[in-house]
Amino acid sequence: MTTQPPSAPPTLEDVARVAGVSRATVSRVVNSVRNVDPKLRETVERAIADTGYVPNRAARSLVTRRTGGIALVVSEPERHVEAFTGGVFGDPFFGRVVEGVVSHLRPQGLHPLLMLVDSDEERSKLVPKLRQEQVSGVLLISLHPAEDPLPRMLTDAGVPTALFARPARPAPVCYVDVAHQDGARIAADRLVARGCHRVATIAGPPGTPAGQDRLAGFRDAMARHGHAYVAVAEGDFTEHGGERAMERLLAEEPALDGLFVANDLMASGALTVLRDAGRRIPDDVAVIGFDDSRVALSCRPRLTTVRQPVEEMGAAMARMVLDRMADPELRAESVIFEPKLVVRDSA
Amino acid sequence: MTTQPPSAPPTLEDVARVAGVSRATVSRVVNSVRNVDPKLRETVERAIADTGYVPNRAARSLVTRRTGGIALVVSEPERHVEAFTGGVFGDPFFGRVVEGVVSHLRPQGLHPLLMLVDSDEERSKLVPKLRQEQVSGVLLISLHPAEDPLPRMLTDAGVPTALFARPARPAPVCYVDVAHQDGARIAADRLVARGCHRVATIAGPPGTPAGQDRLAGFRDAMARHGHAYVAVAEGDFTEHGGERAMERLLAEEPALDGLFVANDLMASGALTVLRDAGRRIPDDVAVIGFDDSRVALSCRPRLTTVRQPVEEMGAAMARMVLDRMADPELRAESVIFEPKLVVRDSA
DNA sequence: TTGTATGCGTTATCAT
DNA sequence: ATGATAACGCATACAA
Repeated sequence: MTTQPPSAPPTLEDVARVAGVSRATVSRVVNSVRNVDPKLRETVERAIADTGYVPNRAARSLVTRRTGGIALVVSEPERHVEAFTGGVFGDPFFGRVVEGVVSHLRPQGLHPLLMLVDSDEERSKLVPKLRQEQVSGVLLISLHPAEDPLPRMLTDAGVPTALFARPARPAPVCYVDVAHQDGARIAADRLVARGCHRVATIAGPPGTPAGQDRLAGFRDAMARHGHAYVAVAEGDFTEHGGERAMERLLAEEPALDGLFVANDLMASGALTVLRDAGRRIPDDVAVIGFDDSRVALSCRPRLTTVRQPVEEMGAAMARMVLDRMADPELRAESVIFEPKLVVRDSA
Repeated sequence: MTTQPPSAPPTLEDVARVAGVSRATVSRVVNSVRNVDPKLRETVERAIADTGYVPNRAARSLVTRRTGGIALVVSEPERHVEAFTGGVFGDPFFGRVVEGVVSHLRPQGLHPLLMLVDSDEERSKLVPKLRQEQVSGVLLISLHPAEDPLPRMLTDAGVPTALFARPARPAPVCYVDVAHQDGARIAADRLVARGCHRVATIAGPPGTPAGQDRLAGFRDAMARHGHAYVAVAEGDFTEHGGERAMERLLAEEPALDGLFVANDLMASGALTVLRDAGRRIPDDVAVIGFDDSRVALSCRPRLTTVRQPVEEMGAAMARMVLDRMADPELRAESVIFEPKLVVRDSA
């Protein structure tokens, strides 16, 4: 085989000529339509291989009026000016979601389009933009603090959509999430089993479902273990926030011996403060985080934490959307994953 | 405005009817071709706004035979079976590159397609696949240990391409990189300025340009400062590798008081080992990392490190490719970024 | 079972 | 300066 100069790519027509059949037949083979003579099919398949034919998506979606593209869109409230000060993409969480999404999409020969929308104006233009970009399914990661209008707009437009995490307000849209309360309970059980008596928690922002549920779950579980009260300090899911919260907790409950933190990043900050306060971990204070993100491994001691199966969740989102692209009549579905405890050195 | 039922999107034809002109005129307005009466132009523009018209990319690229899509492709040697054990996407580095790429692409109304290729078979199919997916420019992140065939294949196919990091072998292809040697020198200067006398380094894998250059740069700089010899231990850029290397170094040079580590992850591991060995940081041993990744912040003490402007590098890749999509005759270009020292607590 | 013909929404080449 | 009209590559209704 000689090296092809970068000439025009082979078309259906070319394949037809080589195979000595009509375009329609080749098309049938390509799309594996039933009625086609096995002999001819083989001839055509060889011709396809010989020519290196690959269907032209543009032409295809132009005629079918179906696009088949998938977008991974990240919706942010408002990007603060310049500076790459750790945007969404910098968050390791994002990478794990991508990992899962890609793992499910790639075997189908699909590749997601990466879109970021960080203003209300862009949000309002998203649906037309999706049409333009040939995408007909959306995996949405919303970092919108309050109620993101996107899920509503997308479902109204009939675009199969799956959300990462339960939407702030109930809506008829697919989503994946982790059983936050169960995760918190697992942490509570562990602390109690270790013999902790004075237990506290650093909670996430009360405005977020994750923040609320993890706190509620922890309180419930502790109550069931007989602990009517647990000290609570709120953090903002950042490391620094965790440090500040830990300081407050230490002031309120100096004798605490068990701590549940609503995410690993804050737990990492808490660890530092505890150590600086002379507490040995886990001997003086047992600490459990949430997420099982990378920091859990670089903390010292390494963090015992409640693992969120983020990759599996990403893959599930992809599946949901694909299912609904195939059958738009499917109802909105939610898949809640069970978290599990990853025991390391901090508890 | 009443809610549109999800009917067929408006076409050029629709706009033309509303504006009372021909398709051709609308097309001219949309593509801002000169010859068009200002009055008509305005009429058409209003019609476009009224109808909410958005050009159909498929139809457009079908006729122009230009696609204009951009892909961010990650090339891996071979994905090890199942398990989401921190693939490329989980690496925080990836997120930062994406951040930079998106920051440059989005203002142009472009969104990258995310593609992963992790086998030679897939690599060989990539170029046709790109055609199919309508992409005409590639941002390539190669994790191929040896020589990745992709840059060659892409340039042969005439696809504008930019690499993240210098290719293992010289090739006529665009790339961005950081001045590794300069970065290593900056670290050396800092250690010497602090008065370190017994200096060692944990190097990256000798097979990688980054590993080689950072080591060479560090040795050179130390030599210029009069230190003929520095103890070296090789790591594999992982935290665990950093721990092992640190142990070896401690055995060889127990009195060391200064350490340069070729990346933050290994530095984090080294920190742990040093602390366990009773060394105070930075008083007993000053430690400097490389990258300024997230771990640099969650380490204790927080890591002084050589910052790679990854986001800017990603943006530069995007610019290079866009430039070459506009003018394919442009020569291959390289942009080397200057790293800078970020001083925190470890040195 | 196979081939022929039509049209998807655009741009581009012609006339006008 | 503007309007017909012919492709672009493909799927599909229809004819054979």
